[in-house]
Amino acid sequence: MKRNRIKELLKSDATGSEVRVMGWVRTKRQSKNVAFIALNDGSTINNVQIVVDFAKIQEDLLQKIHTGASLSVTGELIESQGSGQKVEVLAKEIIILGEADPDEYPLQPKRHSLEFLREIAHLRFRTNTFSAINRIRHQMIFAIHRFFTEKGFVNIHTPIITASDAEGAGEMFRVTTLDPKNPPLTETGEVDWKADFFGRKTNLTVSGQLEGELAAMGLGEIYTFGPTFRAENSNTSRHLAEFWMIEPEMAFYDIHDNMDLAEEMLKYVIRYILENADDDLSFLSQRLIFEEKGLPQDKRSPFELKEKLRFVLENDFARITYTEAFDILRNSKMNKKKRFQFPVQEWGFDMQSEHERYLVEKHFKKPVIVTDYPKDIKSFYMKLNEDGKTVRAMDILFPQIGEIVGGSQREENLELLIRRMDEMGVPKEEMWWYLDTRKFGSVPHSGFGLGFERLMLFVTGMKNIRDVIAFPRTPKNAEF
RNA sequence: UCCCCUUUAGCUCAGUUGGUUAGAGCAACGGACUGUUAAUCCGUGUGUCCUAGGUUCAAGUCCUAGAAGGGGAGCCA
Repeated sequence: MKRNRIKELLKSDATGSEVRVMGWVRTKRQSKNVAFIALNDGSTINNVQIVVDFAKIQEDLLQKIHTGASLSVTGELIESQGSGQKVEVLAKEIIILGEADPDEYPLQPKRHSLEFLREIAHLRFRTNTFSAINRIRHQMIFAIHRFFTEKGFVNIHTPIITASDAEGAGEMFRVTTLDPKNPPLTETGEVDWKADFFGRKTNLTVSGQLEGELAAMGLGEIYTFGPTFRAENSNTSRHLAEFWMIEPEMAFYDIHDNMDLAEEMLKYVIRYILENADDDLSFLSQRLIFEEKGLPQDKRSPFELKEKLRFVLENDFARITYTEAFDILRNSKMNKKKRFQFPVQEWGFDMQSEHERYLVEKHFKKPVIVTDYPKDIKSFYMKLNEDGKTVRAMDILFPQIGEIVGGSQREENLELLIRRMDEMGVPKEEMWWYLDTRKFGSVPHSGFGLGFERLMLFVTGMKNIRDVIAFPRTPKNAEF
């Protein structure tokens, strides 16, 4: 007999028919003549209720069933006499697939802290919160691929291992097969990287952008969606050493086309989740309300989770230049009353988290796109504006999480690009292939990077990035 | 990496100016209960007080160092 997934079963009105469900026990409630088992198979946040009549099922079997055990239950789908559900399964046969000793099984039918669940990351898929997050995560991945597919973009797998040492996007993880205790040395006593596997120094990628640009210079519009690695010793709720990044790169797009695409994409994905993940979103919304119950009003989320998502959908993102942002910040009450930890004084300063949050959460009260940053605080590949002082960069700032997208129009002029590389000390020799795209048939083009887990934070309402990825990699933590 | 906070039962936490056998709620287990919804009621047990030193007649409590976790900052997506 085939297995019925709980998600479909709960929607079914075929009462009277024989069904088989398999899943993990969430709770068992027992009274004199009857017992109830809440069973979950991961297909939905909702459990199916198994009704156990002691006349039909042996009682010693029932004593072996505890929270966490896995069961195969065959029985009749019946209309529920209780009030919590429409249908339930009246068990005819229960097979225990795997027991779970209650003295050892760490998950209990009660609320656990997220910190505790992180320590048992191998089991936290069995919780409501974590299974909801991961079902939504999948829907998001799917929505992103669908959005770009509908737009005619081509997905490119850029390399995980790169030799490029010039991207300037943070500390990198070295990839090597050399013996760390006894590496081959050159005549001058240095490590001889020529003897390494690739015949040169290699690292895990910190960005697929440069390779993405190469692909766009032929395919037109491409995107990457892959793992990215940063060896920064960052210990915050917004950083991972291994995370997933979406990087579209588009030929013939200027900075405005770029912004339009990013805003359209974010809204598409959010709309998709609202339309396709209502059960899980509703659960996460309730979870958030409960979690924030004890907090003072000003520390709570200003919107309910789904309201927040709808708000993003229904409002245009604010678009301002860095210079406008600077004026808003400098003239703000916060700044005049010296309430910022870092006072806003001189044009050219790099905005701190507190400034970004002020713009998004206090001033505009919606997502903000800041463009045309001073060239000195941005990367070498960004296109220089006519003023010679700013570059065509754009950062999208979201409430609570800060920068969610960073992008720019790229410098397509070979001479200007070389000048910027010289100014910023970027080695040109090993990037000959990148420069070639400006040498042969160069075109205006743009792109951006979107931190997938940061988007997950926003959509799920979770506070710590370690709870929106199955197995977080952070400094001093690679247990699972 | 820097600043602040935390670490006591399976989980969440209390533990007074240092003082005898270290507590609560939940979970678990046993029993009761005609259908429960994180059931309810009664009962039972639970400890490397993070680690290593130190001060003291005496340390869960004070001091030093370290580890892990959390919040914030930097770096960034």
